[in-house]
Amino acid sequence: MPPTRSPLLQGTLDLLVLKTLARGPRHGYAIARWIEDATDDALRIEEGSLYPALYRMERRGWIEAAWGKSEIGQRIKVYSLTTAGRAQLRAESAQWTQFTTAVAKIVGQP
Amino acid sequence: MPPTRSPLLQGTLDLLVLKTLARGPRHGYAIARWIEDATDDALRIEEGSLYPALYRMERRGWIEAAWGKSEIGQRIKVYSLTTAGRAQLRAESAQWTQFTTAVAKIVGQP
DNA sequence: AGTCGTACCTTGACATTCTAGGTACATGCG
DNA sequence: CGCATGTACCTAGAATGTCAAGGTACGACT
Repeated sequence: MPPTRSPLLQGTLDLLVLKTLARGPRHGYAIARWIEDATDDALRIEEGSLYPALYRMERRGWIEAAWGKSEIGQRIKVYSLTTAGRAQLRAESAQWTQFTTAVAKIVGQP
Repeated sequence: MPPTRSPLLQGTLDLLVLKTLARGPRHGYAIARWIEDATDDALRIEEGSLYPALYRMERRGWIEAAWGKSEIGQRIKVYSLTTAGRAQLRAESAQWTQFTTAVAKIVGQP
């Protein structure tokens, strides 16, 4: 199955990143890899979408960054969830559920 | 519960409209009303989103329009699904299912 | 030496939605 | 009658977010 194309990801990327970081701090590249792995590549996170998204979320105080080093000595920027980020995650989670439930009322019919 | 704000609708509006028209021809305003009613106002369809969307879909050959009159004599533009539209509906339906399934793998965890 | 993979970043194009306006006419109410 | 409200269509411009395509740097492997 090819990865989901088109604008469906819109507005969901934040939720995916927040949820991923809720499992513990990770650096950008690893976040993308983790999401792709966890969904068997059904979701592909482009770097051109990811990095701007991380900036946005940092600016809004949902996540914070710290420079570090990977095991093999590469410089990495490790993001972690803030308290505001955790609240945001709860809000977006609820919104997502509400939205898909509503769509299902239209789409999930014979 | 307030209607879903934010960019989640992105890419889903077409699917919702197609699915609504699959139940039979309807005019633009009625499509919006029907979606809002069927979802208990969880989904709000703005006219500024709807009409451009209808044009798009007509241009792509998924729907076609015919002028008519409402019961009370108002002029209405009635849209109906074309064969291509039916195919598009199937495709977008499948894509939606695939996408939400993938998101659930990330979000639907403890 | 060259390729691949990790890891970061940016620019510009693109698509889509929303805000906020506008027109026209019918109905109901005071 | 005058006015508000609801139906029904339309549009321009702003805002948002994603993506394609580029770039840098360095380590590991061949």
